Amino acid sequence: MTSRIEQLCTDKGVRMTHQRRIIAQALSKSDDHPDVAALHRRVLELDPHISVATLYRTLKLFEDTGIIERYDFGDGRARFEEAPEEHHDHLVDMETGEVIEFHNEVLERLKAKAARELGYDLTGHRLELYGVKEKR
Amino acid sequence: MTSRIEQLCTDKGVRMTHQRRIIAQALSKSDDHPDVAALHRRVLELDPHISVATLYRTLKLFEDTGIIERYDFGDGRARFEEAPEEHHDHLVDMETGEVIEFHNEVLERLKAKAARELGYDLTGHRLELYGVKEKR
DNA sequence: CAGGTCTTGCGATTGATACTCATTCCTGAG
DNA sequence: CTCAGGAATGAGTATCAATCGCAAGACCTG
Repeated sequence: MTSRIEQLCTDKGVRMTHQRRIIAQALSKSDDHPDVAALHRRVLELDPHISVATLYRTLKLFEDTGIIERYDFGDGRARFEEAPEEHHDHLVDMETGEVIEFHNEVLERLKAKAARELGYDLTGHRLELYGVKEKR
Repeated sequence: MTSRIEQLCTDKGVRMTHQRRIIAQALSKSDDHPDVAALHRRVLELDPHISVATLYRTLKLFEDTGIIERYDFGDGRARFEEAPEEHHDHLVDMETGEVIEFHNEVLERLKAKAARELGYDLTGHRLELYGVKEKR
């Protein structure tokens, strides 16, 4: 099957190669937020000959093309996920490291408003919440 | 004069040494968000014999003690500032790199609320806006 | 001022990411 | 279908921030 990312690539005129296809598949079937190392492991399962260099290059390419999104949860390594249709923020479970996605329309509008009030046009934004499961 | 950070150190029982005093002073007189390199330069002006290793160690110490705060604006190096009395967020000017602080009470409350709705107690959070000066 | 502990400096090391370059792979013109 | 030339790849190396190990030094406490 052709993954959604592969589809996006051809749509955007990105030349499709074997390794890009593999990387696209690995990304498409990931529903978490893998870092480069984890992703490389998954890629190697599909084709054990793909180098990290290519992975890094392809991730940057995909990111520049808007096909995937890069996050940084403060631990020094980048995390990736397929670009979502709708923007969402992340809540990181401080105990398990699990990342939960959420979307809050009010919050979104407020971000843009805050920037406007300072005389800026918002070009990007990043919100992460860090928390622990409410115990009760 | 004794800097505010020095005061905090003694208050919190952090042993004060010469180099820590110097670093505290450099931080106290900075009203921007220097990275380690910039801070080291400022430290060296006060005492040209303080090593980066000590700077890194001291920054971690100060951070763990809640004396300063560490930020990460996505460019791969940490930025520091004296722990503010009141929490604020940052807006980064994408053209100049300038960092503007702002505080928005509604936004703060909304963050906590969003976490609660997901069943979490908020332990930390980070919001950065990236923007360009509104042209008109 | 002796002993033990904390701190420092320095150089080496790590971890993440980017770059280099020789080789191999696509693609589009003929 | 074939081939030339630009693009992509793999492997190794470079870079940059941050950390570590260890020996020497500083600092308390009795």
